[in-house]
Amino acid sequence: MLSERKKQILKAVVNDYVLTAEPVGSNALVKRHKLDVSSATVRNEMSELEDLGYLDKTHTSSGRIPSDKGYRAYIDYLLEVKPISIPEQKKIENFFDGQMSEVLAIIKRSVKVLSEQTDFPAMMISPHYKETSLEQIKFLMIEPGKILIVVVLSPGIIKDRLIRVPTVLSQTQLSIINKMIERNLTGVTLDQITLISVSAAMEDVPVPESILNQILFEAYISIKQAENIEFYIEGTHRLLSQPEFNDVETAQQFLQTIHQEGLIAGYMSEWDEHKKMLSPQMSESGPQSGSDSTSDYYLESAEKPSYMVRIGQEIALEGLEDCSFITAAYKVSDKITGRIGIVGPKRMSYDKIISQINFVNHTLDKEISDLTQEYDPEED
Amino acid sequence: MLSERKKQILKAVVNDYVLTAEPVGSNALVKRHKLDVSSATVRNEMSELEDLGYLDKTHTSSGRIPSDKGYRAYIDYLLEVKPISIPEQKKIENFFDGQMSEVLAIIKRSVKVLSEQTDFPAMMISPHYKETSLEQIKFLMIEPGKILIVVVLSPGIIKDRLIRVPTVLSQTQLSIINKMIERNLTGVTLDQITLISVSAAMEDVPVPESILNQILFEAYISIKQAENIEFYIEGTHRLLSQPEFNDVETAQQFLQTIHQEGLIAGYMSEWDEHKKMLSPQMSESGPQSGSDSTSDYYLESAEKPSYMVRIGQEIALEGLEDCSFITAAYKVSDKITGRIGIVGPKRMSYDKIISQINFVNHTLDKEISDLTQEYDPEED
DNA sequence: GTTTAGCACTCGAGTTGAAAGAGTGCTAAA
DNA sequence: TTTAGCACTCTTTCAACTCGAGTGCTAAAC
Repeated sequence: MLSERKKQILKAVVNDYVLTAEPVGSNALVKRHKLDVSSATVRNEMSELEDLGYLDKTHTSSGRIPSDKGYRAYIDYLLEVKPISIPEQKKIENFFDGQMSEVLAIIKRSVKVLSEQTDFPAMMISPHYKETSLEQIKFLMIEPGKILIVVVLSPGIIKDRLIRVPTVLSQTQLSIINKMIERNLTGVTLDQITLISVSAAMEDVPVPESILNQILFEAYISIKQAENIEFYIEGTHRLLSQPEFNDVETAQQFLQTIHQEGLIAGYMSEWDEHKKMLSPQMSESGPQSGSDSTSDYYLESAEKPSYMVRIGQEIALEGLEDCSFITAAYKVSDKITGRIGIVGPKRMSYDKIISQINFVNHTLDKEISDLTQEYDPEED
Repeated sequence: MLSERKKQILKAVVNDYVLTAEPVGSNALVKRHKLDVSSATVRNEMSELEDLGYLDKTHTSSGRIPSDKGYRAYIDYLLEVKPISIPEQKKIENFFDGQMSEVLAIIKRSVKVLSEQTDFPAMMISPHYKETSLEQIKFLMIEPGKILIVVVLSPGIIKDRLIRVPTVLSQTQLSIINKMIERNLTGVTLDQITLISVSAAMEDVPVPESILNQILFEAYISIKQAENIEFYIEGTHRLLSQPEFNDVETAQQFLQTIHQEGLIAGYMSEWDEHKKMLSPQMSESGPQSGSDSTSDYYLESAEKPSYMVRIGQEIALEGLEDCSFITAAYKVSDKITGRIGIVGPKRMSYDKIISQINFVNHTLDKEISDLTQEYDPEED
């Protein structure tokens, strides 16, 4: 374990470096942080911190910058995440006008808010619906030949899709097919639904087989489409204001990687699969001393913050070695979750950003649960 | 009118500058284009072209670059737009897998294709549905308290929206409201529908007024939502590979402007309002000599290309003075159109990009009409 | 009258070298 | 164990300089 002083110095280095983007030297450190030791002592300590792998140098006679290990220690043990101010909370809440009726729309809105609040690119992956069960599937004949297939999942998620069929199909025939499919599939989880299970138990349907098959296929596609994971990123241009992207080459390379179809989506969606394998990432860091309780902070509700930080090399994606992800899991229902978060250079104000993510995520959860819950006349 | 030689030189300057991004000098011009005059002559001609406003200099002893007027002349009179190659056509067509059932999804796909094909940011504005009439509105009770409102517009466009109502509302009551609204509004154009017209003629509905009002309001919102114009841009990061954005400051400023909510959307959506005021923009440019008819080019179908180019100062948006827009109008139905196109620095390969846009737009039109048309059993 | 060769001039881009400054590591004394 | 002192290293900055591409003008050639 690091000595108290080493911790203090590491923390100071990270804080300064995050602020200035310049390697920080022993003199500056003593001055800015009123350490009551000399710069020479700090120098010695820093040298040891470097040997231990917490700090790096850009060249022999430069100041130090945190290494990945340094950042990790900072985040796990030294970070104090404070709630954001009430005006800021209000500001975020105001972004959600309650008009949105789709889960995905609300999540995307959160991404926008997050990006604006942090001035970093923000992103999300849509919820995993695989283990969700199908509640209803409705065939709505819009006009002869056009059918809207509405898929309703158990937590009240609705997806729909328009298909075309031969006009010979009548409303009555459609209803029969609809009822049969529904009887067959209601309550089954999405990942267990196959084309075969959709088609099963279709007996004595007074519809030509080719048309029936087509409808069954479309129904199957509609269901499968509901479990698609979507990735969405917004505000990538904000990165350009970060000094680490002053070089256009770097910026371009980064943006290209980030925009690579499915790359990050796939990577992020893995995280929650082997959730247990990951270290808790939460700082015990007893700062709660600063509990002047200026706010009815959302943590009161016994929620544990659930953010996750991935730093530099911890990100196993080529081209993102110098970046960090900070994400949090939002909840659509107990079983259904997705992730929302930001990307940026490793050098970022972890505390501020984490507190923003925490609150946005909290608000998002609330909005979604408002939406998916039964209507409560006591509201409004 | 410019002399033949001046035209030739202007064209050569634009072509070279587009290629190299360097001011082009008289020597280089003679060499690259095998003009059978000396560089001195070219110099004199260029000097005159500068006096006439077609060319500019970056400093006293530099080569020339095209001015806005130069680009305009180039596009209006000198440009030869050739169809893209058949492999490229195939490539574009393959992007549309026929699986998409939503107009907006198809348009967005086109934007993606366009951006990839041109390596520029591509964008769209969604169709104007204001003058479209409401064909149907359906209330689908998903479960007690949750209703899916489905709005069907005349060319087969479908939008929907989930709302919540008090659970006391029964299926039957809902059907009555639904029928009344439908009787009232079917065939009315969207811009003529007001909250009042939605509420009108509601008599003897066996539903508490507060609930009725709520439903009417939600129905109104759903209809209005259908006419929202959406703007979408993709691939902005591609700009960074353009030398004019080598400077991060410039790039950042541009991207910020571009991402400003509604700015471009508003600007673009104006274009088609005063359509007649705009010059035809089409080169008469008799190049069709190269009609080795290697392709069953889409122009055969008597369509006139409908692209529009806005160059530099012609764009009345602060911060985009050094850019060009190239857009084309796509068609959802005879009356309903939107725009799709790209943005980039003024210096771009107009011919290549225009031909890409033409073809993508053509394909888009086809896809949409396939979708909105009645089902034809002869297909597939 | 038009075209061209020749030449002086201009300006930007790139190179070099010196000086300044920030920071380190080490040594020896406190 | 801490600190002052100092030599050393490396980056950054800036001015001076060179190089080269390109122009504009003049006078001769066609």
